[in-house]
Amino acid sequence: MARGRPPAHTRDEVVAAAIRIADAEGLDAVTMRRVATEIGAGAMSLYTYVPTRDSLIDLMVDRVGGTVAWGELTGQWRADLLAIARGQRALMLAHPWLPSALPNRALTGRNTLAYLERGLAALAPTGLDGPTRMELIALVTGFVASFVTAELAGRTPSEEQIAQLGQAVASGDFPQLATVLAAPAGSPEPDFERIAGWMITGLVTQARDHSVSS
Amino acid sequence: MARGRPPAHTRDEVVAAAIRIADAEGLDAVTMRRVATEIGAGAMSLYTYVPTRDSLIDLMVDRVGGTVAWGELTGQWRADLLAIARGQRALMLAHPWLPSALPNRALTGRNTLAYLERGLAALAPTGLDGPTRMELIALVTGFVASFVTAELAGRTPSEEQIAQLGQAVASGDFPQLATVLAAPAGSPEPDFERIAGWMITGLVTQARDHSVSS
DNA sequence: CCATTTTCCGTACGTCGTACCAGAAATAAT
DNA sequence: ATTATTTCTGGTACGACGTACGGAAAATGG
Repeated sequence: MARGRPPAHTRDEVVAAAIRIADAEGLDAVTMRRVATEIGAGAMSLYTYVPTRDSLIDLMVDRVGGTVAWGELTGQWRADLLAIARGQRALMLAHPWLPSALPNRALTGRNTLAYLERGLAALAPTGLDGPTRMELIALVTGFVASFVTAELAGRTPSEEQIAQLGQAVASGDFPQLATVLAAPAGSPEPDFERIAGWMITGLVTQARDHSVSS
Repeated sequence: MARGRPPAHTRDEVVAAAIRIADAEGLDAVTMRRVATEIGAGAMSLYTYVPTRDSLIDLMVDRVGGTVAWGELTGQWRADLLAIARGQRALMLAHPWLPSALPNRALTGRNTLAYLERGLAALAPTGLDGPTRMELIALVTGFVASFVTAELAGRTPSEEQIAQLGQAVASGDFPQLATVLAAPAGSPEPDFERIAGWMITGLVTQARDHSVSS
């Protein structure tokens, strides 16, 4: 049946290796040569399974998107949307390269589409129209990506940054900023649940108030 | 007074040239060699004015941030925040590389800090605490970046994407998505003013409801 | 005129994505 | 069994990239 030399690997094996590398060393470490070495192949052999590096990253995004075990929708949009946001955050914390990989990417993978489908279904009870629901999903996704990025980056404010901020504050040109930065060290961290809750309730409430339908 | 060979260019000239290139050809076209050619210098001469390519991009971001002519704050947070969002959107539409340059960047430039300062001041009348106001500003900025990215990308949905989407829809596994995508061609585009308005009002309203102070 | 300081920039190294293509390994046809 | 056909393998190579290095060039202070 299958003519020609049989493949020594699979596309999935390649994508899995790439994800393993990205998780451990960041997205920049995902080079064709590095991934090839990881699975014990020559660099050029990868092109049998994947057309370009960029499409490999697309596949990585879609693959990790399939690892989230979504439960059933409850029919209560607030809870359902919050659960989606929570799942996304967990995913991004597990794969820190994900937020930086998301922008400028074609969202055509099955898992990604399934994610959109789920978001649309969760928002169905709001009675909002399709495009608006789409926009709200994008908004929530964008928020989670921003939050997680800040969460991950915030752990290591570089010395250079601190120095520059200190200088700026000392100049007296930024009084508001000075007050905020002067907050006590043990200040309360921004809480994901709290802010995600505001965001979702606020957005949907406003959207419904201004919408024509019920 | 000034010993040594005098510089043939200035840092500002370098940054301006880089912005010109990015505006016309995208951020990827901003290479050290290309920028050097643009100002009529050798590639390595740039390192007199800028330590690395990455810092050059930092400077680009801060420079375009200084080109927005902000008016006076009115003291009405809703209008002020919306004006800020509007200004950011105009900036990003004028410099399409900006949304993609923003993530993972140190926000230490004077103009960037001035932007934060302005946002904090605009939110002062809400009575919200510093960290919460910071978070809201980040949220609004993230929203605008997402929106503009979608706005710019949406103009050119590639054939490949359309084909894949069509196939996915035809599979019948994504009924919600199918409905949304089947919307008439002349469907109403997501309106920035409308959604930004929801976002701001919704967020702040929620944040105040759940806050301890007034 | 010369020492000193600063900028200029050609050359070069290591890295990247990936085009090309000869060899290897399988099946199908004879 | 031999040969033809198809497919995957991976070495070599090309044209980018950022940037380290270091000599040449151009200014000033003595």
